[in-house]
Amino acid sequence: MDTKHRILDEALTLFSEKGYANVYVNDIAERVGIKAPSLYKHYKNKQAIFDAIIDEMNNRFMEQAGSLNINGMDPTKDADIYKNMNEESMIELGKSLFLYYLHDDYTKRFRKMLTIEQFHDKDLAAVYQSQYYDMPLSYQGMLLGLMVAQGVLVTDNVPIMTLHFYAPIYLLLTVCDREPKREKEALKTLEEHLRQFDKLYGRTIA
Amino acid sequence: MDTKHRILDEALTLFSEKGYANVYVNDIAERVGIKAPSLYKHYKNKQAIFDAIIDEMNNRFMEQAGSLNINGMDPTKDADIYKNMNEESMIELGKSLFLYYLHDDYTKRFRKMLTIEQFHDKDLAAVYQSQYYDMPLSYQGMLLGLMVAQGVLVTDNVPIMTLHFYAPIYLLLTVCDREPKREKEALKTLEEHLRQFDKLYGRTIA
DNA sequence: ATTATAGGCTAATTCCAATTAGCCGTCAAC
DNA sequence: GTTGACGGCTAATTGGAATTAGCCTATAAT
Repeated sequence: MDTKHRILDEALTLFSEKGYANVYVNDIAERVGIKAPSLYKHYKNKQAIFDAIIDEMNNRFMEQAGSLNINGMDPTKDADIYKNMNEESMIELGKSLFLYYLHDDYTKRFRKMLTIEQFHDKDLAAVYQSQYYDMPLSYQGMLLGLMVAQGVLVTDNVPIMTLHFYAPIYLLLTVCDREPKREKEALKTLEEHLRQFDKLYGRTIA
Repeated sequence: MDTKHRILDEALTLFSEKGYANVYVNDIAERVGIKAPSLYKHYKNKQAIFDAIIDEMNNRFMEQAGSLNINGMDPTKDADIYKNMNEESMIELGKSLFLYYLHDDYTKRFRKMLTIEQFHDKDLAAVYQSQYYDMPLSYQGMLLGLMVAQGVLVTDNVPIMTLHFYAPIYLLLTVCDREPKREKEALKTLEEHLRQFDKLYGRTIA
């Protein structure tokens, strides 16, 4: 990886642990293995490093959203994927979603950084809102909606069902971010949540 | 309010908006209406102001927990309160809980500050965990458990039911903290959540 | 071969925020 | 009515972090 990119990587790690203001350009440089003034050959100043991280993340999101849309909007693929959805595969969906968010290194660091910095300006708040509220609800809402269409789940209010699916996942995620030792406990809770969710919304009534 | 206390108050406001590191003792002093060096007549240094806020909050929590226990553990009072619990009063419970958390000035500022500073040290993480995960789940679990005992709600897993009750409330709260303009929307979602919760767990099966 | 550029370094410089020093008025207690 | 503590002020001082200046090497293009 070239220096320019390693700077972003190390900076993100530090920002996610201590927050922008508590990270010194010196710290970043040290991690990268260069001296602080050399950073300025790559970025105009400290703020520019932060901005570059946000930019990069936006790009990743774009790509991701793009690929999801292709999947999500193509009816032929969806039919195949969700036709024979059952309890177990729904639980797998929830778990893999959780574990991806939890362990994907980049995602995790970015989420923590955003958590710390979210009140600094409107833009960051908006990014957070989009990433951890609007997009998950709309994307998962689409998936769950498909399951409703398939008769796997039953409800007259998909958005709220989606909230019931996602909100516990989100809450458990924040718990693990704060204290990774609670991960095992959280996973157990997650599993129970998903089973209960399935009981509540599953076609058990039929 | 005496100066010593006004300092804490203004500091909390600022910390909750910008985070500890981005608030200058100067800012605090200005708000209080004194000069920065005068702050040091009341607190040893900036960190001591922060610590005093945490202390004060801990005290409040103690009191609160104490009073809640008296209510919560006294079987005579509970019976009266939850005997004729119905859908509407359960929804009122959820809404008032949400609105209290959302609008109580002290609570709100403290929550935002804790959100920003939670990764700074173990202690703060623990406070957050306790305040926004463990305690709400155990306290609300007790209330909802009583309702189950009364036959108002039905489940074989009270903790998960409680998670289903609380997690959406928590999520919506973080949304409003970030963008207060979404409060109206959040309130609507909250109401739907509670109605749906009641449908799912209410004695509709009987 | 020359030269320009990229990217590193050391040694300033600059700025700014936290804190200290030291002075002063007020007021309550003796 | 003197005194001491409380709480305020102005004017340093300190210390540290960001950034700039200016130099050097390697390498890639002309």
